[in-house]
Amino acid sequence: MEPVTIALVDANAFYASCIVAANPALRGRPLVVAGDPSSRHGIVLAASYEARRAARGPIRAGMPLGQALRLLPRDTVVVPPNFPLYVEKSRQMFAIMRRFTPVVEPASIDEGWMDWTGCLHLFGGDPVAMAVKLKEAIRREVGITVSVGIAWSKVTAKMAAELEKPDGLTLLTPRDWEARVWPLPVGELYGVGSRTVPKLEALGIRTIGDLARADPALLRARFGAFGVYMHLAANGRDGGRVDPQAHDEAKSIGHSLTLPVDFRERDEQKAVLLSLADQVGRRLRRAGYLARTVQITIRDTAFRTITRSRTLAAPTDETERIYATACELLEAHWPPGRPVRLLGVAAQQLVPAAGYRAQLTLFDDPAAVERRRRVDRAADLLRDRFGEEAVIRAGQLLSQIGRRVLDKKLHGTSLQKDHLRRE
DNA sequence: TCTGGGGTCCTGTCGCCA
DNA sequence: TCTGTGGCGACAGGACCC
Repeated sequence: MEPVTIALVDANAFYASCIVAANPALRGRPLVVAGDPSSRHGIVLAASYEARRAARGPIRAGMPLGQALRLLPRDTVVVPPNFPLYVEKSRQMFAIMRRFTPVVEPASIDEGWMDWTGCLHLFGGDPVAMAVKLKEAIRREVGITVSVGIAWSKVTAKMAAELEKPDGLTLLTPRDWEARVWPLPVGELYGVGSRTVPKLEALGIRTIGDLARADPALLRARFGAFGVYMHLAANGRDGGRVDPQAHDEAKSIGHSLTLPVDFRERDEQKAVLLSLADQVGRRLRRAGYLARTVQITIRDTAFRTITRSRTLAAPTDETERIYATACELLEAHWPPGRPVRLLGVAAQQLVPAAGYRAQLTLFDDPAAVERRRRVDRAADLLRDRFGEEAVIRAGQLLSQIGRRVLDKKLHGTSLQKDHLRRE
C-alpha cells in the first residue's frame, strides 16, 4: 500500500479571504473581488463562501461581474483586487508550511503541495494531527482558512482537497479512492477541462470511474500522452512527486493588458507595447535572465487571439530590444488601423544572465549595448528607490494615452509568480 | 453575459540539414 | 545526383490551471 504522506494545501476563496483578514468588519458578508467593468476588467476573481451560498446560481472565478451580480444578493460587497496584500499573505502561508517540512512545492499563489514523508514522525506518524496543527497555524497567523487533502501523490492529494471545502481536511487512502472519487464527473479530475469533457462524453465517459475503466489504448489513440495521463490519474497512479525546485527556474515572463477601449492607432498600440516591454525587461533584469525569444499576443474585437514570436540573434534583457522586436512583430502581422482589444509581450527561452553577457557585444555595437544597459540600470535604480511610477518612457508620454490606462494593471500582478521562486 | 492576467505543457507544421 | 527519412529548432495554437 502506498504511504499516505503527500498533502495539498489550498487556501479557500483566497483573494476574498485576504480582504476579510485585512478588514474584519467584512467578515460574514457576501463579498466578491472583481475588476472595474468600465475599463473592461469586470470579471470575478474570487467570491467569499458567504456569497457563493447566498447566490441563486454558481459563482465562478472568471465570470463577468454583471452576470454574477444578477445571481448575488443586493448587499454583496464588491471590492477591487489588492495584489500586494495577496502576495504578502501567500508568503506568510508558505513560510508556515516550510516550518513543517522543507519539501514544499508551490502550485500557485494560494496552493501548494507538501511531502510529509520525512517529518510525520514528529506528529506521532499521524497525518491528520499534523494537518490540524498546520491549519490552525495558518488560521491564527495569516487569518485565512485552508483545505488540506492528504493522499499518496500530487493528483490524489489535490482530489482529496477538493472533496471538502472550505476549511476541509480530507485523508484519502487507495482503499477510498474508488468509492469517493470514481463517482465524480470526469471534469472534476485535475487536468480535465471544459474542452476535454465533451470529447470524453462522446466516448461514453462521464465519470472519473468511467475514465479509470476505459481502454488505455483508446485513450492514447484519441488524446496522445494526455490520454495516458488521464487514465493513470483516474486510477490514482499519477506518480507525481513534490519538487521544491520546480518553480526556481522561470520558463517565461510576460505581461498582457486588456485595453479600456479598442485601440486603432499604431502610436497607441506601440505605446502599450513599450509599457509592457518595460515591465518584462525590468522583471528579466531583476530575476537575472536573458530571453532568446520575444512573443506578442494580440486579441481583436471579436476575442480572437493570435501570438507571434521571434527568436533573437542574441538573448537580451534590454527594454529597448524587447520593445523593438515587439513592434516588428506588430508591423509584420497586424495591419494599420485594425483595432486591438488586448496586447501582450512575453519573454521566452530564458537563459541565466550570469556569464552570458560578455558574449553579447559580439552581435552588436558595444557602445550602443552599454548605453541601453545604462538607461535600463538607471531606470531600475530610480524605481527601486522611488516606486514604479518614478520613470515613464518618452514613448508613453508622447502618446495620447493617459498614465491611468497603462499603469493600473501592470504593477502588482507580476509579483504573483516571482514570489513563488525562492531568492 | 460579455468575457483578466499570470503562467505551463503539449502538439502539429514547416524548413533545414545530415 | 536524386530521393527518402529522421532529428531538431522555430513558430503557432490549444488546453489547462489558479
